Amino acid sequence: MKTLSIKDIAVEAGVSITTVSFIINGKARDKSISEAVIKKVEKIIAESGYKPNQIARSLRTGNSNIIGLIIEDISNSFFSRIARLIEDKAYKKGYKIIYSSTENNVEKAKELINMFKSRKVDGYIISPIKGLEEDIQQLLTDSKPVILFDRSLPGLDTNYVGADHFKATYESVESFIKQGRKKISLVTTDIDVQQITERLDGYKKALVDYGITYDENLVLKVYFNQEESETRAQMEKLFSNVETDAVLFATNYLAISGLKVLKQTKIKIGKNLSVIAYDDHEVFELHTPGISAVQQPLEEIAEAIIQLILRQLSSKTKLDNEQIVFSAKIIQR
Amino acid sequence: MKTLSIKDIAVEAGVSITTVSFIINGKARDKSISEAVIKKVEKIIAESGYKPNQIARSLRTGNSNIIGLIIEDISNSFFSRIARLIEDKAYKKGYKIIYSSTENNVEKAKELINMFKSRKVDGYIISPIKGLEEDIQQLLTDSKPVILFDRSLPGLDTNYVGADHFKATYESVESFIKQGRKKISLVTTDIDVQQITERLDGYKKALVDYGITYDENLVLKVYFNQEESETRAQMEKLFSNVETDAVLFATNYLAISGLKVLKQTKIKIGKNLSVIAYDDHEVFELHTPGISAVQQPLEEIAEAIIQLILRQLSSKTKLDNEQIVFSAKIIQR
DNA sequence: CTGAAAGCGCTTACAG
DNA sequence: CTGAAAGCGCTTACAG
Repeated sequence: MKTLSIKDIAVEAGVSITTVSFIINGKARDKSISEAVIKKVEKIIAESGYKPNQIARSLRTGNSNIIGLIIEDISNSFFSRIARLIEDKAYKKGYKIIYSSTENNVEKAKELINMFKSRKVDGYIISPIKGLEEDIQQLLTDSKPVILFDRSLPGLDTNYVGADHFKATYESVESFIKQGRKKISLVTTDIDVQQITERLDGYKKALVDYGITYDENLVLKVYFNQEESETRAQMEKLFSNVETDAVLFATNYLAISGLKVLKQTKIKIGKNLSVIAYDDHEVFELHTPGISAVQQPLEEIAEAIIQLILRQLSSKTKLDNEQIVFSAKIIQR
Repeated sequence: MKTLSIKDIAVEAGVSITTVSFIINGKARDKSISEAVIKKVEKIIAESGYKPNQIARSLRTGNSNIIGLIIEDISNSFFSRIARLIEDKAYKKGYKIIYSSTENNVEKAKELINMFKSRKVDGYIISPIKGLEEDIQQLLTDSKPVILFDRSLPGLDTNYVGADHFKATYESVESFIKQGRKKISLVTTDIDVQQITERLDGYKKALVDYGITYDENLVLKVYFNQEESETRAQMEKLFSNVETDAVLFATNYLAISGLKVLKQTKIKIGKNLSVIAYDDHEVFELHTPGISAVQQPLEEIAEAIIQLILRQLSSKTKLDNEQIVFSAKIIQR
């Protein structure tokens, strides 16, 4: 069975394809098509199961009702949850989401943007990485709606939705200090993105404010692409060599690796060592003992992103950029 | 800056768009375009940053180099990991993946298939649900490559890649019995999909084979869409009312809810109660004590799926359908 | 060795 | 109240 085209419908209804097109697109009343014709054509469409070819429509109109979502890694629960929420919300407004992971690889990210461009997506939601500045600037120059989230990119004037990472790590360290901890370690990654440096800055600032000198030896920067075994070895070293009494993990996957390491040692979490993980995860609630975590308001973040992009998509004029920053909560367990 | 078209390149190079098209598509040698022209055109393309409009290409050729992936829920780690693996592998072969979640909602799933159809995706990878039989049959009739995974749909003759769920739960129960457990409970969902019923069947058969009578009261079927609090209440009842000494969870999210419930009780996992979870999850490794889990070979499943679909995409003739079933492993912790 | 032209399936300015 | 026709940016059979 060949798929139907608008022409088939027009022929069957005995009208022009123009008329059919107006009806499909809800412009029939505008164009004062007679009720009788509308009814007849709608009936034929419903009975035949005809669906307009979106490719042809996109080629003609230049847009697609698709929003491109570019994230770091779909298998990280922070991103998969955000993706799911955004997908749900966009879907209700008639937009589809296509998403893909950059894996912090600039080349892959550029290709993704190009792919989305050549597919004529209507807007972009991007969790960006360094090296993408030009490509994103180009999208802005082409006046495509762009929302950055989780982290922004210095030097780009865009919409942004995220959490206050600085404040969250500041308060995490503060809570360690109030528990009487002195040797507070930070395990983070080497990737040079804003939300990671903010987390480091919050950590440093809190130490200084509470009169603790910043000690480089207490900070472990893990390479993003290294094997987990290597990461574990580095953590083992960190935990054994110094009398660390608290550790803040800057990402949930680092915290998970860290907990695996700690499980092998005699270190008692909560007793010898306080732990906070950045970005909550089911592991932390179920862990014995429970692991405290920084919880970003995922639902609110997703909602803000989708509201922002929808507003831009439906606006004819260029809107002012907005920066929306939510506070993260520390869940004490 | 207007985006460039093939015409712009042709004008600039002083050749026809036909020639440019041949060069872009690597048919230049075939069509015996002179080396000089090839060089010149390639240079202009590289310098201008021209990218062919994929929409126009799709409209013309009828395909898109896109594979549609339809899964149950991207925020479930089983699916997000599979998605990530498939994405990686497809990407290396020049295919892009677009994916979306059905949430076990037939209407949404049908719409997704329609959306993918109207976007002219080249092939479909689907983790199906009941009620999709006709839509999938239609894809097959249109001779689109379709790979079902995780579960097949009775009555459809398609390619399928999955794990032997029956065997996995059979062996799980067997391992309980060998530990001396007698009152073995199953917590599963009410969704009527093949991989879930197979898990129930394996459970039943193992009991029978070992001379234990099947007791309905030991089986809890949780509604897919119910609140987690409700699920927890049901589990509490199950765990308290009977002298259950082992529990097999048919999905990882049920196991996670169950562990939360058990954490509140004085039941000692491993001592009073043996636990196995279906589909591994980071939670289980880190849990104290470790939770045994059925581990499907994700990497092999993803590889098989992608091999199958690529073979079909590149074949001119209709290939025989293949059913590939992997054994799952029980990880004892 | 290369090009003119048809056509993929739509939308829309224009005409009547 | 309705339709003929141009055009979105490609690919490819055909012709020379």
